[in-house]
Amino acid sequence: MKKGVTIKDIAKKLHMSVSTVSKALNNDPSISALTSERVKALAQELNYVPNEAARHFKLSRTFTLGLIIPDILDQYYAFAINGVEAVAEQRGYHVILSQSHEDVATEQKIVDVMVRHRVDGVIVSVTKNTVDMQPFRKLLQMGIPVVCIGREPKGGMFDFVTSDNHEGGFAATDFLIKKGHRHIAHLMGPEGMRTSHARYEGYKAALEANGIPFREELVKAVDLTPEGTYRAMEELLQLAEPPTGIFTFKNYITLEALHYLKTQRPELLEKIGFTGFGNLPILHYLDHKPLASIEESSFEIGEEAARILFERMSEKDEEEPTQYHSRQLPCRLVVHDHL
Amino acid sequence: MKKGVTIKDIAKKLHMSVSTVSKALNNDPSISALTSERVKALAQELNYVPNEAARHFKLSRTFTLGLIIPDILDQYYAFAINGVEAVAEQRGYHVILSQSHEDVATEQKIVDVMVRHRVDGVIVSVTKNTVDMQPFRKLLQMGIPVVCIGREPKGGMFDFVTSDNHEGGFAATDFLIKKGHRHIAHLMGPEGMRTSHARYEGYKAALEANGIPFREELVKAVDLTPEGTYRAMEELLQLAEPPTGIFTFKNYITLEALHYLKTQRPELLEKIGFTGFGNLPILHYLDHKPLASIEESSFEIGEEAARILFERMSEKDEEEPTQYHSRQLPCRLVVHDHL
DNA sequence: TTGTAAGCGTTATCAC
DNA sequence: GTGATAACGCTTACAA
Repeated sequence: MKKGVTIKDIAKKLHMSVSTVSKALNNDPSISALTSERVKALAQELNYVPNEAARHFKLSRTFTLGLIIPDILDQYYAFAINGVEAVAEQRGYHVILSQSHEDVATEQKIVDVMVRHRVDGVIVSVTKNTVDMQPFRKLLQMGIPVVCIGREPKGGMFDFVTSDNHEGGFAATDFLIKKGHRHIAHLMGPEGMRTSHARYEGYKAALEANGIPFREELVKAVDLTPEGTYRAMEELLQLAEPPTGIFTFKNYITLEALHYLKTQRPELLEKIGFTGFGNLPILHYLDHKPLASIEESSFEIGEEAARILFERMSEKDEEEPTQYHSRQLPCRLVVHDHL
Repeated sequence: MKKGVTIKDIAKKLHMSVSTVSKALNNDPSISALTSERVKALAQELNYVPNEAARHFKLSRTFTLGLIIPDILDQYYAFAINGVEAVAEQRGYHVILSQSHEDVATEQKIVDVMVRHRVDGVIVSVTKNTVDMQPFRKLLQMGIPVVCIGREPKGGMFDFVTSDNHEGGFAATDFLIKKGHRHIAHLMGPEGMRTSHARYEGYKAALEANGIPFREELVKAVDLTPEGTYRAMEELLQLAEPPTGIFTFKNYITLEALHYLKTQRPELLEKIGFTGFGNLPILHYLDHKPLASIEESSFEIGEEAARILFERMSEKDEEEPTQYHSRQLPCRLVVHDHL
């Protein structure tokens, strides 16, 4: 890196002290308008660009948020990232993004890196296998606030923003029922995830509210791999009374379930109605789409998480907070056009 | 930010000087094994984490790459990001990512931010409207190397990594011809982009190689909006001799063209064969897919760009380089299964 | 092999 | 309203 212009250079040229220059640049009210003008003019002329690394160091603040998500290829997260960035940018922060790729060890390494870089706060969607929240507790203890999004951390004790999964599960199931389905399966998320259970409970509640008996064999937990979904579909279709409607945990499960039908049981493709979480743009291009999707506002989740994080960062450094926010943003049921 | 443990703390406890501690931590050979051990042990015990902000400041290097892309929601870029990160991580660098959202003003602001943060190098895929490369030239002048990916910068003079667009255009067109198509249209990219022209030239070359006359009216430039694609399709299908095969500039254009047929001219859906650039995972889930896709290895493009960038960063700071790399990574034609 | 000391660019605290 | 000076945490000649 070539050494750029510093406030020292400006001070020298203007025969002022560096502190005056610094203050002028930071609009300190104790500086006269004239001086301020001259400094800024010269700064402009010399292409002065403040060295953030030096500021961060001096201020013990990096104006940086760490964002940890499982996978950027999942558009759910891509939207969330944008939400976080929107708020961050607005407040003069920037975001460093890392992907855990659903790997717990990687996740921990990322946390380390973020500590080294002294991020001012962290937003994380933990991996589907994350059980031990210790690394994140440590952040809290270091005074670095943490907000979780999407996936609920084990053991609570973290600020947390997600969709209203129960309500969404209810709406998705209820929609199928209102469409006349009576045998409704649920391809639920991994057993280990609280989100899975929330959606599952919504599903059960909708059945109950509509007087439809719950059948255990119609619920299959999948592991978020295509093979897992195929297996679950196979089992469902072998039942004596197979489902005519399926509510899925997530976009990609719907896609894979449809793909399974297309390749293995094309005759059923028109017969089984789907609803599911997630309303990604790609659904628009499918021939066989779900009847309806539960739109999770992941952008807004990102925004809200960032807002909470900023709130935490501005609180004065008491020890760990005693109370944690848990926000559930409403979902929206979107009915898809079918040609 | 709570103040963490510093090497000063370690030095005090061990009755050593900070420089000794620093050297021990950095495996300086001049430090005795014993001392080194003791330092590291205590560092571990105290949970010492080096303050990168301080190091960056001191070293005038941030070990940070700036990555500027139009849109993270486009999986093409998502893969490229992963490629860049893979190489960066391997070398102990991290990446700060920003999206221009195809907006030139935003792009310039991002460049400013990157300068403020003193990134050590920049990888950028310019917006589709970027004409003035001046902001990036300025980076070069400041000694911050720049590598472009995907979209070729106007006026050359930058290191540049992309797919072999000509070859890909040729292969996609040739494939349709070999399938028996004689009337092959090309939904080309924006006129302003060199990439568009390279693919277009490949298309023309394939026609010529196969003795098929080129028909100007079969080529439509689209602006990468859905509406643009619809319009182009409309025009193509109104021709006296409409195309039976269409080669598209990009995934999303294929998707939108198919969507157009689905909604407007479903009877043609099975009649028109598509090939196009991009082989995103989502294609897998489509019923009507292109016959074949030109797989661009965007992950590898990211990797290669990062490698070139590191090479540049390690060159000693002569003024701007006199010669620029221009790498075209081979594409792969992938034939899709059709049920 | 270890210690001393200077300095990276900026801001903050005081004194003037 | 302005300036001198110390300090942030770390690395690195150079001295011992």
